[in-house]
Amino acid sequence: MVRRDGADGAAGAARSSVWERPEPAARPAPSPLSRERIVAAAVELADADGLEAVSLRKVGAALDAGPMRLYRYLSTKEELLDLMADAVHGEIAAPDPDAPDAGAPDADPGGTDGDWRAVLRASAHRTRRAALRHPWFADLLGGRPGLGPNALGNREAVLAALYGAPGFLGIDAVLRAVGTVDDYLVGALRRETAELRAERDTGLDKDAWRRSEGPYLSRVLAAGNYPALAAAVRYGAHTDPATAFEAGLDVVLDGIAAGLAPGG
Amino acid sequence: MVRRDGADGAAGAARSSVWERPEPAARPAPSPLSRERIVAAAVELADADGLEAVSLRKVGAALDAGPMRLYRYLSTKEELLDLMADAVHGEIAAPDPDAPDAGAPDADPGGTDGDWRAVLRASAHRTRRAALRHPWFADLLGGRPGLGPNALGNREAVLAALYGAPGFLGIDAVLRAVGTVDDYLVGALRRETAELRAERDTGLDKDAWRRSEGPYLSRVLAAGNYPALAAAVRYGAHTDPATAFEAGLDVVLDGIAAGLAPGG
DNA sequence: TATCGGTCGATACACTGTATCGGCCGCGAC
DNA sequence: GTCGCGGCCGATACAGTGTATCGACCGATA
Repeated sequence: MVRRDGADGAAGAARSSVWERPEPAARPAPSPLSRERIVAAAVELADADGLEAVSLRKVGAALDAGPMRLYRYLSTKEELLDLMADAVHGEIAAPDPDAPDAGAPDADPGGTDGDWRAVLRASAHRTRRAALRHPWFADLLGGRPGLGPNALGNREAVLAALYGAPGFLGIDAVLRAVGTVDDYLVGALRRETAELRAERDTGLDKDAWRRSEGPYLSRVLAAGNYPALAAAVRYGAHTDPATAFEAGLDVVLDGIAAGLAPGG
Repeated sequence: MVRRDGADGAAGAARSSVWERPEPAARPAPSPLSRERIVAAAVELADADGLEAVSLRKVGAALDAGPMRLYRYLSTKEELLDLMADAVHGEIAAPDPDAPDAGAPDADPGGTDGDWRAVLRASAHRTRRAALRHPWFADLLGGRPGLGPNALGNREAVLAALYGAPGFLGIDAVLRAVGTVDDYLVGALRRETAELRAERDTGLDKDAWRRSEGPYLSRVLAAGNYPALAAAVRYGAHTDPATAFEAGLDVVLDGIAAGLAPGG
């Protein structure tokens, strides 16, 4: 067991995390490798063929390197996944090119009543767009605590924006609001990208999916054991994912508003 | 794992004498295997050592069978995971022994609103308790669409209960409410069990975790780059997971109520 | 009794993450 | 220039994974 902690190795049990272990200095010539390049290659692989296609061998091969070479920059595959997740958090932080500008969280003009709503909504939408760009991201989201600099930075930006928003009486209210939105976000994105992937895997379009999984569902519902479910499928409005997401988000935001405005 | 003496190796002079002819296998029972037993073994394994400890070999070994034997009952490992998830959904459906009756309407004596709130709240709590019993469950929850009989049954029960509740004007309102609660549930449980696992893995108790991951966080916060975050950690009330879950759930339920109240 | 269909599980294969270690290469000292 | 050395690299190895293949067996049937 060779630990490459470097200088900051404290007492034996305290393993330092990727986030503060410095990237090893770039070797002069034969080293076109860096954490950033590794993560980029891994992200590309995951985007193309899913998270399960990310193996140290394949990532290494994409960089003309053997799998062992990566262990200079990571000490475990889990760290690679953490870095990938934080890379996406970095995209979330950056102003989003392919979307209407809903307002940056750090730019808080500090005026109208609905500010906190706009902040939370914009953050949620940016996260959703990133999750749709990288369908594997949602699977990583709740899996382990996100402690990378970009994740922390996003959290910081939202918190800072909400501290100043009118109507919020204290830290605890802010934390509760952010936490609830976050939990909703994780669940909703996970479900949405899971459905998206199921469609993409079984066939290519939604019709193919309906032909593959649909018959089973139809048979089950036709059997009559789930009348309420059958009614939901038959008579429910099948809203598209974007508006469904928005609707759920509105529910959560309404709930926050109800909690902090006793008088209405 | 049962070694039959004569069978392996010498193929030629096999049936010479009764004495060394292997006991005719005399399998203890015609079929000591069943999907239910397989799933039970897998669940036990996952409860003990986590989801990643569930391998077809280990599950088979727990049942005195080789890995290939299981393929009579499953056609893929993913199916096993689906079955495991649905088994937990079965626990959720059953009335819960080790918990106070959370379905009692005394939580919300208001009257008109009370019914659906109690239904959703009870369902959420049963799910949470199951997720805490099986810390791997939340990782499976949003991962792929839950189409097993128990999952469908639970959905059916909730839908049926809500259709009759006062205040809900139509199917779409019910679906939106259930969907939002579900998404929150998935995210909240995933986060909670992830934290729980992180604590359990790094050490045994929460103090050990704080000593292992805490220093990193402390150092990062002390650097001053995240003042809002630091303030949250320092001055925020660190509520226990159960009441935090309840608080988030209340936010969502309040949002639902706000959405369907005609008075706005 | 001979045949047959279904089942079992040993073996094999491609692949995973990671430990080990011998050799190579460039750098510093003389 | 020459030597020694320390660190990096990656070949090799290992234990483990999910699953395909297939020979051999079992019980039932003609």
